[in-house]
Amino acid sequence: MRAQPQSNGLDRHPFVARLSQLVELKTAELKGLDDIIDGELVIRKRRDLVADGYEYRKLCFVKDGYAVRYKLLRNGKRQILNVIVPGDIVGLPGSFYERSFYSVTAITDLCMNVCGIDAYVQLCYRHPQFGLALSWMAVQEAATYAEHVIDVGRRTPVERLSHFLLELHARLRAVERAEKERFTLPFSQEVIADVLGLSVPHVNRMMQQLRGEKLIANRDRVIEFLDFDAIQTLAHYQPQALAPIPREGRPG
Amino acid sequence: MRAQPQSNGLDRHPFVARLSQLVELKTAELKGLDDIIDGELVIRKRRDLVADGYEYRKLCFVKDGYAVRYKLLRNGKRQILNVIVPGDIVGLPGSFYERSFYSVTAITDLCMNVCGIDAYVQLCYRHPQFGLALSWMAVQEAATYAEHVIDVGRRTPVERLSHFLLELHARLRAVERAEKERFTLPFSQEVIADVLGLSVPHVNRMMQQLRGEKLIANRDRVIEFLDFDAIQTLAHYQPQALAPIPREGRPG
DNA sequence: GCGGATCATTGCTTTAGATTATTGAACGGC
DNA sequence: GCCGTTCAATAATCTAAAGCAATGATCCGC
Repeated sequence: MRAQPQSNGLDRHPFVARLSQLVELKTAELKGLDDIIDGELVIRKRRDLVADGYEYRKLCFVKDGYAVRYKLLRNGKRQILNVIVPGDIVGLPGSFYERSFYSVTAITDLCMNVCGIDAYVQLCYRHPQFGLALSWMAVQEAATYAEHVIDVGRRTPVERLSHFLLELHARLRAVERAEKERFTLPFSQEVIADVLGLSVPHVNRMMQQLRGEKLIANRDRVIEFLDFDAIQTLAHYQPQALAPIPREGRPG
Repeated sequence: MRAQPQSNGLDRHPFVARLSQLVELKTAELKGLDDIIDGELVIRKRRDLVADGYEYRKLCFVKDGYAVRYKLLRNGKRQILNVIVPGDIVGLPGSFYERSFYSVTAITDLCMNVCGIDAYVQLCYRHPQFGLALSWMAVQEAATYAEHVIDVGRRTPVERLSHFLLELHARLRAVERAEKERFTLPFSQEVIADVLGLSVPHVNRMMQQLRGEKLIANRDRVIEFLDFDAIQTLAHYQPQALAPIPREGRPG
């Protein structure tokens, strides 16, 4: 979090790491991205970053920390739409829609790099791959939501929990925040309950069930997968590979 | 569905109608889109257009008809991810991911215009607004999914059904397939049940409840909203306005 | 005009999971 | 070192919605 002269340190940024998996970025393009970064934003744990119903014309590239997108219903219930991990973008709907339709709150201290949406759009006009990359990432986000719909719609509670753990693990792995078959859960059971549309006691029971069936072991929040195949089958989980973005010039 | 010489009739295409709401399209750009259209694809009612797990490197712009994205679970349950209406794009994840992670099936006869994903990407390099438009639409799709997550996660069955009806009505209005407070439901209660994660009898009962509370009236599949405000409140529904895509040239 | 398919409606039983409440453990600040 | 907060664990009751089953209604082709 120390200021780095002449650069926002994008080269080691988890967002760039994810972009690089989609399209090979030339130095000039990276420079273009670096140029539009306004600076760094740090939000403390338990604080809201984006408020439901407000305009938010910034893009935030999460460097470190965890957050959730959520929506509060009038009856007091909270549904967490999804979790945000390093490498994710925050602020898309607030920029594309006239106002955000959910809130974002930091679960841990959260460190991000920010730019204005207009600056990013102009970057897309200069380097169209950034616009395409945005589509790719939005599609990826849509895919995560889609799985989430299946979770809460048709999966049983154990299946949901398993699926959540597997997917989170995969996302953390992509940005080097998880080991091969073990990771540290950044979220409380209350958060998980609101992600999965369950009650806290039930999440707890499902954790116990997974432990009882020797599918996972956990000491505090350190989760270890004991039988990867079995839990993947249980969760109907299938890892998805993103196809790369074609470069310019190939005949249409 | 008759062949139109020299043009795919894109000017009156609901997809173009939606694009035009996002960004003003110049003649040359429209021509560019028209040029990459391979032709027309008609899929008959009850047939699959995309199969779960297969590669699908095409984009289909729905001209007429209705379809659903769905996923079959091993336990025989089906979750419908969302419904597809005229003006929607089919095929994004199949193009962006290495394989599609869901199936698409036609509910009514379905008429679409098709192009290859590579051709579209090349179009984006020539006219970056198409790439941006794709992001916008993907974000819109993500937003629909997000609401769907809230539906199945935290809304009560009546709320879900109300929300579904309202959202569908709004989407149909955007492409002139619905009147101000009335529309024809293109889907059976079985389809709706699989969208909302409910059983068919329960969907039926919830319809009755809405009728009983004088929120809607329906004769067969023609739905009429009797008290728009009340049902919107019940459903926690808030219409969302998409911000337009900025044109090139404004200072970043 | 008949017969099959599709879809809507209704009743009954059963159970999964919410709700509520309480205890216990771990952590962090002063 | 103590106290307050936060989170995990566990038990009891109760209700909402699933599951199952059967009947009507409507539309279609022949």
